[in-house]
Amino acid sequence: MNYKDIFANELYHAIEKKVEYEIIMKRIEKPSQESYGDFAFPCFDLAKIMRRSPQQIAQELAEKVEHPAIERCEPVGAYLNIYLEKSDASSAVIGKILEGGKSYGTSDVGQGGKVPIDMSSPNIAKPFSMGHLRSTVIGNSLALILYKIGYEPVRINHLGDWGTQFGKLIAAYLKWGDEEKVRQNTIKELLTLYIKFHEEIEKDAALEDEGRGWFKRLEDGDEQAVALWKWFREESLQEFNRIYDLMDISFDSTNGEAFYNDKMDRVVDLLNDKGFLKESEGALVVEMEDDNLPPCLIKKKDGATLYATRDLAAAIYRYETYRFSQSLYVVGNEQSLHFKQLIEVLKKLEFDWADHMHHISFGMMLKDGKKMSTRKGKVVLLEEVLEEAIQLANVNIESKNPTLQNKSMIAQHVGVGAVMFHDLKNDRRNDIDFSLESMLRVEGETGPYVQYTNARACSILRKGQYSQGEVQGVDDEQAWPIIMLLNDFPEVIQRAGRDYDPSLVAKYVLDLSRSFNKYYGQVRILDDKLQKEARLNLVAAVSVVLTEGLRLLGLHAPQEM
RNA sequence: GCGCCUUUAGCUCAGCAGGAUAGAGCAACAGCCUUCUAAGCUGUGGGUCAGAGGUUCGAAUCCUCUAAGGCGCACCA
Repeated sequence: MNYKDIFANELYHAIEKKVEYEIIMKRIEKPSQESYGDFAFPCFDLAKIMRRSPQQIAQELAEKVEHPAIERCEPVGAYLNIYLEKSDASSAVIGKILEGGKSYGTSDVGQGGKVPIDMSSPNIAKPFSMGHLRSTVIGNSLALILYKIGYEPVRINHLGDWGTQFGKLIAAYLKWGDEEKVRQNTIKELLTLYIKFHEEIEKDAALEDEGRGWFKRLEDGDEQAVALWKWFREESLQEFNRIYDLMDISFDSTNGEAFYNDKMDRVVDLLNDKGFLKESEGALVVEMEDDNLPPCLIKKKDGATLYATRDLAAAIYRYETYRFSQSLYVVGNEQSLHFKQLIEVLKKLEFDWADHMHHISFGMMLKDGKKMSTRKGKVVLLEEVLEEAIQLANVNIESKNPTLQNKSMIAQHVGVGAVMFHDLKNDRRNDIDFSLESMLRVEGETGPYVQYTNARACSILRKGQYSQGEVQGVDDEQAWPIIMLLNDFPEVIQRAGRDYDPSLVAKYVLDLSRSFNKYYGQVRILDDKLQKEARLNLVAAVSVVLTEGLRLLGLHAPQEM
């Protein structure tokens, strides 16, 4: 039972159950100022029911609410403010954290439900751009958070390894490609070819059809086309894995779009049998006027499939394979129409599990306020950004802590952490205008700031020769805001999981860091012999929660930096 | 044209199951390392919460309209 529950329960009985418990829970808030206590309850609503002024009600309730965990209760205007018994609460909270360790905040709300997460999904033969970073780190963090609250996430890297673009690429390679060059620097060379192809289309529109033709051949199993495609795919994956290794992210499945190649006929047949397939301008579509959506393209006029066809097959495959409780798609918001169509088409087919599919959309990574385009060669390469961040972390270590062990590993954790955290700290729906400068920042609201805070805490624990023993509550008035934050952690994780919002965890670790750094600046932790043990308990608890919070975001928490 | 999203400090953003004086970070300025890691801390300045209506005891938060911007809308993904 947490403190909010205790307070709500007291109120519930004090007002003789005239208002539902859940409503009371909803009304209870964090006071706007510290001086107003730890929780507050506004009494305006009760005025009508109890036919007294809210001020009077607050007065009356103050007399009735009484609990060992509550030190005192104060009516202020229409609010009833409560102050917790600080030393009891602090030893309870810290005790819970130190006993639970990493498992503090773990819960079972997911009840083992499987959650396939469609994430990262870069296009092969193209550079891993900043745009794919978002899907990768958001998906990874969601997987970690969902696992923490009792789900079984399945990370699926739905590689963009199929589609007309490969027809274009094959056509371009056969026209202008140089095998030796491609072998040496696959992605860069293929990108050059891809860009050239699109430049040439401007002059010669027939190329468009030539590209489509090659994709059709690929889909039909043409030997030359398939061989080239395989080659491109393997080389690309190797390059991607270098980046995933840097971020320490792995997948449970790398079944890309091509994997569903032989599973699409079934969907097309199913749609056809149920009479949803209509011919329109030579293509096969599902009309969606009833849903207020434009038609969903299933087959092109040349018979080749489209994105929607493959995603339909993938959705069905995932349900049949995982029997998921939810199925997530961490994909940019520019595809929201596609996912609406996808879900509605599945519902037409009477797959009621389609209601459990969610498009976890996110804003775009912009460059100078505009969308980055691979075709026009305007991409920023993630690997270069990561390398630069690591380099900067190295420079910082050399100047701030030159005797550090494992420098290069820590530089990687901090540098990569800066980039990942930068992407996770804001609401995922916001667009991000790419700025190397802000991404590499290490001061203020950044990953390195949180990591640094934890490193400091660890350093104190080492110097104070902390070892876990009997838990003591901290009596410092200055420690109280930290205790309250520590107490919030489990609730934050649950909300982050429920709302698919890793930024809540990022904001939380920032708050906790700020709060701890403030304490660190005010209180000499190791100096007072009498209070040292109790304070070290607090520091240890902070470190446990920061480390776990960072882990849920996919970041490492070095003990020194 | 239709649909979805956004608009809060100079900049980047929190706050949005309505609640007490709207908060951080960056940037600027002023302080704090013979003392636990200064990747830190403290302080100062900075706001018609895009605009107009409405609902409410109470609106940055909910509803409507307007404006500005972004994204999407048939053979790309």
